[in-house]
Amino acid sequence: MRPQTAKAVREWRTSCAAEITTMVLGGAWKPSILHALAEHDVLRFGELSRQLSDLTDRVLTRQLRELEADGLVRRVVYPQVPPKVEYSLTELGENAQEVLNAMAAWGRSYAAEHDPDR
Amino acid sequence: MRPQTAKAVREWRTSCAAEITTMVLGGAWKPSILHALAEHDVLRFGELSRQLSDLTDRVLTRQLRELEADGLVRRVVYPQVPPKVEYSLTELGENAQEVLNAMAAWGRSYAAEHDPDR
DNA sequence: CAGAATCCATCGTGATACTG
DNA sequence: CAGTATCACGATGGATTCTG
Repeated sequence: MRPQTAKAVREWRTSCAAEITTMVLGGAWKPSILHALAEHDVLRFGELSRQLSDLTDRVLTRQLRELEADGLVRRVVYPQVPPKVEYSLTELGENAQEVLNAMAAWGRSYAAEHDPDR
Repeated sequence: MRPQTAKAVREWRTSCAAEITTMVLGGAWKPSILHALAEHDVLRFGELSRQLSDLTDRVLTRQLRELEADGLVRRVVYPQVPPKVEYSLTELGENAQEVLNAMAAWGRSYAAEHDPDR
């Protein structure tokens, strides 16, 4: 049986490493989140939420937790009131930018072929 | 929701374009299928099914139809008995190899970081 | 040989309301 | 501020059975 989560894939003898990438980066909003973090270096939760105004806090939280679990995002909690949590890219997350750019480039050429009026 | 400024549009397109790629290439078995087709140029349905022995014919059929609808795979039916159907990559599908290789490379480095003993 | 039909389990995503 | 709790829903993925 084929594993479903990125974590499970790590323990699965896979012959296709590209599938690992789609599992880690394939979340609906993960490219956008990683892109925002790459531009601003460090963002608080509220700042991220404002930048990505199309997704609810609930969804943003989950995507961030997954990215953190996969080692792409660093989460720093300051124990104070009101709470303050800062998110930034790890080295692995920064390395992912290269792939994301390659994927974005192909996605654009694909869209141009299928949707020339954009 | 679409962004308002030109800069925001550029960023939106960048991150959004990566999501297009995950939509087209992100199917559970699509990287494997495209890889098999890239290696053998032309494959019949049964040959593909034997190479990708982990998925049922039903699933393989659907993935192939999606790839065909997305313009990555060419499907040629020979009207004869017994039936013969050949699959091969279109030019778009061949172009995708570059991205798939980039994704596979990152996926491997990701796996190495999380699972150094392999 | 190359599928189609049917049905089902799971997962990702999202809306809403609430909180230390 | 930075989340959590709950519920719901549609899209994939898969198992099984059947066919020109």
